[in-house]
Amino acid sequence: MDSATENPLQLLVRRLEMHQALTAEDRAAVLGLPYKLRRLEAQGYTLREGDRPDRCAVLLSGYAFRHKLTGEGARQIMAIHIPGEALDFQNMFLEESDHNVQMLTRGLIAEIPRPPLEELVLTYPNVGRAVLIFTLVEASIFREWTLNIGRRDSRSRIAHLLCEFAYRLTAHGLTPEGLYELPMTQEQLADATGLTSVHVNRVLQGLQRDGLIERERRMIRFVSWERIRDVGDFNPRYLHAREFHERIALT
Amino acid sequence: MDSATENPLQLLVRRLEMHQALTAEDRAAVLGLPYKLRRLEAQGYTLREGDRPDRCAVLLSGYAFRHKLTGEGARQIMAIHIPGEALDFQNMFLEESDHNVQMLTRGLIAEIPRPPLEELVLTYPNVGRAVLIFTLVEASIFREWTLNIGRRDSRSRIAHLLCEFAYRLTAHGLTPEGLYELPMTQEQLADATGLTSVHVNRVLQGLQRDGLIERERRMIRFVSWERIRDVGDFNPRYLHAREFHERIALT
DNA sequence: CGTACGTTTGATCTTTCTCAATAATGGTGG
DNA sequence: CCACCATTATTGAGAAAGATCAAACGTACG
Repeated sequence: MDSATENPLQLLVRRLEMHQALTAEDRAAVLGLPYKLRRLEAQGYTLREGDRPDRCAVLLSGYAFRHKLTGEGARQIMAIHIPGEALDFQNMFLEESDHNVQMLTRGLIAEIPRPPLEELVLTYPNVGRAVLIFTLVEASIFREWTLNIGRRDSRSRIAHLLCEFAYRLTAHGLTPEGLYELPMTQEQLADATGLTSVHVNRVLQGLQRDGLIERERRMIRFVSWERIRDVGDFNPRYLHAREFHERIALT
Repeated sequence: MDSATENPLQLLVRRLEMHQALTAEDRAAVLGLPYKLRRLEAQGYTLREGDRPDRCAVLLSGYAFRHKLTGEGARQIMAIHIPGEALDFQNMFLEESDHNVQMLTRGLIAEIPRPPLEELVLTYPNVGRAVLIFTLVEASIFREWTLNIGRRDSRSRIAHLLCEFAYRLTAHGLTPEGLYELPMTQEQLADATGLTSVHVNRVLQGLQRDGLIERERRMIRFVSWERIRDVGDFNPRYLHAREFHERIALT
């Protein structure tokens, strides 16, 4: 199995199998889906508010984010996506998208047309269950973000976001423990936490000054996982990745 | 069909049919689910964070809300539920609940045990699709709340919540247009908007002083739907109830 | 090697919070 | 039915977190 010819949807299969066992037949059905590869620059959209979602993008490389805008034009980022994640399950069964999905960095996506994917989800119970669980976990993350933005102060808020991102990257083997690149500007970080970029800058400096993190460009190093976790009030329960809680030494 | 003996799960069937057509067979399968009625007082829990969700409550009467707590004990309310809604689809396929669901007022619920419901969702594609859509719409509401709390000022935030609640009640025929009872204390309103109850009080008075709403106890009357909608930057797209946009004259 | 974008800094301002007290309300037991 | 108590709503004064505005500084990369 030459990796150059490996079906990129393997990445999706692996992701789905994290929450739900699939049979060989299920796997084959997923891998049999038609798809089209597309390379996107930073800021490229995979879906815009108001569009009819007629395809589902799977993020193969690079990072993406979800956001929506107020009538005044203020932006709120509501999720960050890492490679392997399906970007459009959230919209796939709805008539029109209620938010935007955009690339944070340049990257590669596989676009699966909606009809065969919908068909697959409804006819293969294990796949359907996996997709349902995947969307429920995403919803759980939305809830945690609401809590984060509504009820934590700026320092905890940012520490929490740093922890979540580190945890997810590490859990999926995308980065060594405690050191990673945060692929966002401070302005995007502000839009994800309900703050301004000026304040984000000051909070980051504060975390560094207090010896919780080290920064070099966008690389972040956690000096002590326990301490940053406590500052961020981060409890990974809401990620529903129980098996990881042991697999990685973060906790 | 004596209404005293009508199956209370009819309410669930009607709700599911709003987004997905069901056959007579689908309907019969839902109505055939076992359930147990339970009367709950205000503040009664249907589900607690950390519990294994082994049943799904359908709200037959009264109001409920979802919330979670920070490590410091601050509470964030992330959803309000009105009669007819299923309260636990969000957790039903996960191993443990990541948040609490509690009654806002006293009310009646029907509890459906998890195994037959799970079985139903996975074997009847139309029902599965309906449940999936229902959870996706809930997720969309979570996103709008994140935007509301992260990027709108206190006045818009509260006006938005008032609009959403009014819209949903009206769309489901639970209240006449522009007049309804908001079944929450100002403290709960504060926990839903990321504010303090003192500030909520002042904002409500401001909305009243400016002739946008009238209040009497917890009854709210919109003086002008257009004006309150504009203040709250409320666009019902995220509720994905397109057929209502015309059915009710709110817009 | 210059330009656009992102980061950092300082000063000032505003929104919202905090703390504390008072007033209204509704529900309950007698 | 009434008095009492707990909860909720309201008000005021002062404090604080975070926003705003404006400018300077870095740095990637075309």
